[in-house]
Amino acid sequence: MTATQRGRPDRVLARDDGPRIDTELRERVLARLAHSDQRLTRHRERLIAVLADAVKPLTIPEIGDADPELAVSSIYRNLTRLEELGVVHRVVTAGDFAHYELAEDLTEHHHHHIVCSNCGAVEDFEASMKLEEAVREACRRVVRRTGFRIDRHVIDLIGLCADCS
Amino acid sequence: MTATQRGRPDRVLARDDGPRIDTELRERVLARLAHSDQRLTRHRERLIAVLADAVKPLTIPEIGDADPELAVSSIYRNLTRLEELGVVHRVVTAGDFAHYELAEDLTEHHHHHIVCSNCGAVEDFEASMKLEEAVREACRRVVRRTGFRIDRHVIDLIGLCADCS
DNA sequence: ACGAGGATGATAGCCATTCTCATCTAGCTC
DNA sequence: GAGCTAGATGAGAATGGCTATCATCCTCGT
Repeated sequence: MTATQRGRPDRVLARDDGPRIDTELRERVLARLAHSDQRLTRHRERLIAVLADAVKPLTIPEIGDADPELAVSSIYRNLTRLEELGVVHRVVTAGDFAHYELAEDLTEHHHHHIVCSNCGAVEDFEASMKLEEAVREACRRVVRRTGFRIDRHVIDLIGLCADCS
Repeated sequence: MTATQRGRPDRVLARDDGPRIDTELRERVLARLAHSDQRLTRHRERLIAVLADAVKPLTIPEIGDADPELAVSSIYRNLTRLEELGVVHRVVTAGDFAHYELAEDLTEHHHHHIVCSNCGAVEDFEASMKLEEAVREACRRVVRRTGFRIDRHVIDLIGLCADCS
């Protein structure tokens, strides 16, 4: 058995193939990974590319469908690690799967979610100035009254999506 | 073997013992159960009593600790059924367990949550008029733009609780 | 090129939640 | 009250999303 026959003989893609993310996003991600001596591997870049292309938070199966080269166990591991580093964010719903999206401070697109209480599907929406200001006020009040340190806020509008209603 | 020796010889409580909920709450719960031909059993009443006494949403282990007479499988089954009927509400967090609370329209106490992103602990807080009004506006906008039917909203302030920070 | 430590991925394991089913109970009719 | 029926209970098994394991691979600095 020769070296070229060993392992993955079915690989078709060239070594440096696969989706790429845009330069600015790449810079920011690299900066955060560097904090913990983590690498921006080809798989991680493709994972982030899938999330960057999506218009809504994705489940693990959806990510796997979008790029079948990515192994499920690695998707889980990388999402967990990237969340610790603040690169992605886990969106918790009542559905079977968790949803993931790029962190807001990477995309500079502050938004909130519309969630289907039946199937767990998630869409994005942007809040008004008035709403955001009112939330900041609430945070200040809560910080004063309780021992909590508030990092961020979630506003979910919950109902039934077009398919479920 | 006499009839009194049969089964559960270790039962100490009298047949109609156990926590009771107040009359008004009981009326409202009965009304919703009646919609689906469901009974307000002794166990269900005690389960609701535990939630009514709590000042924050509880996990299943917390409910079991509060009233050890309640079997875990029955707690799960009853919470699921009571949620379908709109009597209780499941609060989803990043923690290991789901949290449950009485539905807001039973307690007439509209509120939101402060969630610890580390341990999943939940506390309540009340939003300002301005915040609630801004959310209603957002709902109207979303309903116009998407196919969603919005039933309710969630505002979570997320950070670290006193213990975790 | 080479060594070392991080990354990968198939698989096994974990555990909150749900399902199963034998038993019990509440409410009905007689 | 006795008997009946459909709903409720609860111990344990099963499910399934997620995590841990570990042998192998890859990347980067030397």
